[in-house]
Amino acid sequence: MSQPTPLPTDPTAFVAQAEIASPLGPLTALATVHGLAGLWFAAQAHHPGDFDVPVDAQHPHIAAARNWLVAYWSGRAPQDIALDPQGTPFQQTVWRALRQIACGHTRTYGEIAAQAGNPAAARAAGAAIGRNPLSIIVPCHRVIGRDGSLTGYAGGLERKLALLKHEGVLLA
Amino acid sequence: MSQPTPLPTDPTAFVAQAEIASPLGPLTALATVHGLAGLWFAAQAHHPGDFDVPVDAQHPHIAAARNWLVAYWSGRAPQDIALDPQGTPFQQTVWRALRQIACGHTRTYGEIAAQAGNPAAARAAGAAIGRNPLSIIVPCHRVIGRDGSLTGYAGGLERKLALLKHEGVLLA
DNA sequence: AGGCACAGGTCCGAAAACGGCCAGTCGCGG
DNA sequence: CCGCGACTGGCCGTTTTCGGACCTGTGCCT
Repeated sequence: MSQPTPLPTDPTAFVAQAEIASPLGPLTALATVHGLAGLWFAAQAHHPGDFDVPVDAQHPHIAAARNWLVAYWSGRAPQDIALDPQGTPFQQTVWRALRQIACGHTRTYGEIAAQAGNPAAARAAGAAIGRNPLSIIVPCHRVIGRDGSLTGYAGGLERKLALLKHEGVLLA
Repeated sequence: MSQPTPLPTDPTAFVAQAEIASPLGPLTALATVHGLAGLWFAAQAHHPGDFDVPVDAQHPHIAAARNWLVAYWSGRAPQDIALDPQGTPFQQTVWRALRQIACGHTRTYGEIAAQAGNPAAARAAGAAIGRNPLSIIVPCHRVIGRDGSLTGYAGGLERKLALLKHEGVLLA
């Protein structure tokens, strides 16, 4: 982050936002110059609120997100897109682990914690997963409790259930 | 302030005093040849005590102060009058900043300090505000803490509250 | 001269509180 | 003898809260 000469604009600053419709309700998308930084359901938990960022539905990163979602909802495999979520090192590690869960599969919070380097940090992993800024694309909905319970979802448990159902996961 | 030839009488000397009634209790007014120099509540903090100065309720500067107060209490906008408060350069700067706070508005001690030239001197500003010799007319009661607390008033917090209420300020 | 007390505000480190967890117990009713 | 639910206690990163340290001009005290 420390440059020899300070850049005129913060590379982590948000540059564009837009609303994207979805079968589970409208989503708010947010982008930096590096990629997609946020994708929240309206009024979901930990929603950062409104941003003072220009609305630009045609921005490349936001258009890429829209295409990703179209493919996802139609059942096709979406192409990888550039992501740039902002968070602590631990959170980044957890979110990276989430992306390795294949569609149709699930993991437990403990497994994610172990993959993040600390098997005992299941609870901390749960907190980090709850702050995931990239709903659906970073599949935090594929993480469930050790006993198979859904346990929680920032966008509401009914959305978590709908997403897993759409991915063909059968629950006990 | 420095004259080529010293005047026979000190231009900063007090020339008249009088008592003025008010809804919040009697006020003691004090004047120099240049303007109103003091306006204290009876027995307020930092009250300089009794003066060996002739009582003259008809003195122009004191009469002007009485008119100013009548207008203020009746809710009308008082006309500017000649003021001549005695203090250090820093205090003068602070008191000048106070006069720029419009009726019905408030500032924080830090803002006043910044306006006086040193944003770090909030505490010093508080001390200077506490020594304001011109109660009500120089509106030191419009300065509150950063968190919205009243924090203090030489004439008593209940008077500070009453003044702000009279000016239509609503507090959290 | 030097020290201290204020009508405040900011910064920083420590400590406590808070979760989208998990394993171990205990006490039930089959 | 199981299986289930409720409770307990430890675990961990993040967030919030809290208490000092420092800053600043001036009057008053030693």
